[in-house]
Amino acid sequence: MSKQKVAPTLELTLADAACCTPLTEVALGAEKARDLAPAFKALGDPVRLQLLSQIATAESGEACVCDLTAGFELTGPTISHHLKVLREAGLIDCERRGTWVYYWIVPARMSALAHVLGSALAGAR
Amino acid sequence: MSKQKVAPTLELTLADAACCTPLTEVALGAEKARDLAPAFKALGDPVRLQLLSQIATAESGEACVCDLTAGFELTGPTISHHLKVLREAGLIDCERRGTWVYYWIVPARMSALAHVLGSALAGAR
DNA sequence: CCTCTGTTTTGATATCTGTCAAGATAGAAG
DNA sequence: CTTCTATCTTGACAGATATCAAAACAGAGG
Repeated sequence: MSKQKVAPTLELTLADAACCTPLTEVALGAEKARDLAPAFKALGDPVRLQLLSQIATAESGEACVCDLTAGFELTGPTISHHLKVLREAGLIDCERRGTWVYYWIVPARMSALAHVLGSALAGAR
Repeated sequence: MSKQKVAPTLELTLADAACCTPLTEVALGAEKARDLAPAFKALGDPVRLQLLSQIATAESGEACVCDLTAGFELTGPTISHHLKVLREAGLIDCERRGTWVYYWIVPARMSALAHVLGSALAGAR
């Protein structure tokens, strides 16, 4: 029917790719899509979006689980589950320090997502 | 087909919010999270990520379903389903012109998502 | 040792999701 | 009108997901 111009997957790297990057006018390859989709999926829940935002906007750059749990009317295990999903998506990481566990953003992963949106936005006009 | 008109009282102004925007050091509210999470969720599938990317990078700014279907080993109904999910998430819109149906990106919606990632990235420093 | 608190894991359940086959719909072209 | 092609909708089903209660785990402080 119509031509399907296949696009070679482009190797784009670096953490700052989100902002002011030259546009790649090439569609996402299957492999990259399989890598990034789970991360977007992890953001596809209102609770997790807020959790991520609260972690990102914490003054020290990291947030304790007890602080995060306080903002929701959900049980501890449920919050813990959502944090695990975000962590397995590579969006956050954590460390136990004494009694408390602290979470922080993984900027490289975030910027990879931002870059995809930026490219789509750039391509859209 | 096109159901959404104008975004009601959204503060962020237009399509450039993704790039070099002053950071909002405030965590996402529940209402905004409930609005945006479904859009991220729609991106949380490899097939839909590629569909969106192919639409965005189409040279005319829009893509015909027949072109999109050709790139996957999936049935027509399945592709149609994914396009519907993207459309209901506000990320794309479509129009029938004669025999074919064309899809294009909704930049305002895309930039709203990009803005969230950008803020989180800025907050994480 | 024990207990207390903060966090995660396990188990159960109701709901949601991706996929395809089959049927429906909308134009185009006889 | 009738047929053909492109696209969407419906129905069905295996697999995934969000949530909570209960149990387990990890340190802190007796």
